[in-house]
Amino acid sequence: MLQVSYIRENREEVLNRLSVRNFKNPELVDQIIKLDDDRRQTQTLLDSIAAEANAAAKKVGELMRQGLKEEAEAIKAKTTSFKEQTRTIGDKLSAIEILLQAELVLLPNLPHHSVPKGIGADDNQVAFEHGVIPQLMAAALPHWELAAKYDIIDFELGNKIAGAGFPVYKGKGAKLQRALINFFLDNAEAAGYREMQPPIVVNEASGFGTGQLPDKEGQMYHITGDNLYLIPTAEVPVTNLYRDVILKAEELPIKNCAYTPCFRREAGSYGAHVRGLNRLHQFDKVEIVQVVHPDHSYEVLENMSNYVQSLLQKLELPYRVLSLCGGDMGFTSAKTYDMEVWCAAQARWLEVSSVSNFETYQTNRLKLRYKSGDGKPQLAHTLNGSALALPRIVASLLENNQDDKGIKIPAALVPYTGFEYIS
RNA sequence: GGAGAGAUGCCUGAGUGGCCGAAAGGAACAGUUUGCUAAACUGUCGUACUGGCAACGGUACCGAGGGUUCGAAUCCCUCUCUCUCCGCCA
Repeated sequence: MLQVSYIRENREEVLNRLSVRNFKNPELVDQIIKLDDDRRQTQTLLDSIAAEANAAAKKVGELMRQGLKEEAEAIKAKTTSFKEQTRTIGDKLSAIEILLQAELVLLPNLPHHSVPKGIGADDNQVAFEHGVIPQLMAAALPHWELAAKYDIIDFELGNKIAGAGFPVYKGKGAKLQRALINFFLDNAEAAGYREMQPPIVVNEASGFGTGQLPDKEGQMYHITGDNLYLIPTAEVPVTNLYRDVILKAEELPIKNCAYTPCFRREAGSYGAHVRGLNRLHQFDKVEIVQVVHPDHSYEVLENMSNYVQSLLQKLELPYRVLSLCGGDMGFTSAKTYDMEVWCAAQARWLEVSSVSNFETYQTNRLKLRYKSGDGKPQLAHTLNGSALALPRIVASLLENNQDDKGIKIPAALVPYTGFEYIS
């Protein structure tokens, strides 16, 4: 959520940067400023009436103590009108505040100056490419067929016990999952991230804090009996650890990582491109999250991007880095890099990580601030990224590394799997 | 699941209708002093909104929401959460 004060003071800039996103509703900006004017006026009025009422009440108290009953009663009689007024104006104020809030959450984050203007995925810029596109043998198979051939991932069995999008990993397939999780966690720890193991259900306040609620409610699994949500990403619990927190400046940066299963209903996304591991309702992911001083967040974004790339390099996967254009970025992001790996049998790039700087967009909702010396609390910046999400990594490992003997495990992973081949 | 207790500032904790934005202690920070990995003393020490160039004011917040009252941390109602005991159990 953007700060109203920023919008007021930088109206032109806000409009310019929203246009980078191809934002359809720029008149919202002026509506918000207008509403905030109303809010201020109403607030001032309410405050002055409350001040009068407080003074009168205090006077009554004094008079009572002095035993001047009649004079006290006289003032009491006068104060009754305050009550009515405070109620009316107070109601008006909260109505304005609700409206203002409702409009404010409709404004996406402002893209950073380096974000290219654009409408959709076609306008994203390829910032970097790495690795060699493998040439597969003629009999090469897509990963869902390889998974069946080597009996390592069973989609049918998952259908039976849960439903589509809940695969069962078997034997070396299961062990490969475990190996990847440990590989990612060990690397994150070596890069200075502190491992956290958060709950995989969250309450409503947490869903609001990171922006899943109220609007993206349909994307999360909801446990109605206890009003909890299954997390769509570890970003939600790990970032919410710092909701309503004022940190000391010297506590920054905070670098956390977490492995969790992630649950996504993916309502409405079905079709040819979601076969096999391409899109699941439940998947495993290691997430990295940082809370940083605003002066360093873009430097940190590059670090995080490089870190994610280092993982892909160790896994010897060909990948590219996209600098997302304004129109393709997530609502809450100021700048995002997507990492895509090449899936040789499907012959397509698959997104395996998304690294974003949210600047103050999340922290304004979370009320996550830092304080240096005797200064006022300031909103911190948050960033996060997948490092990494497993299914598509597995998909590309299977497809890219297949040969006539089986699936070759990259050397960096062998200490974790304990085997070199799936055959 | 049954029974009970509780929720106050960074922490502990006092406060049962006006003198309470809130005692006291601790922690933290700044300073003074004693010549030293420490003590003593002094001071500072919540957040948000809002008015003002500023100095300096106003308002709100004692888990959340409502109510009673001229006036609520304090009384009433609802909700949420936490803790203890019993039951069940990994």
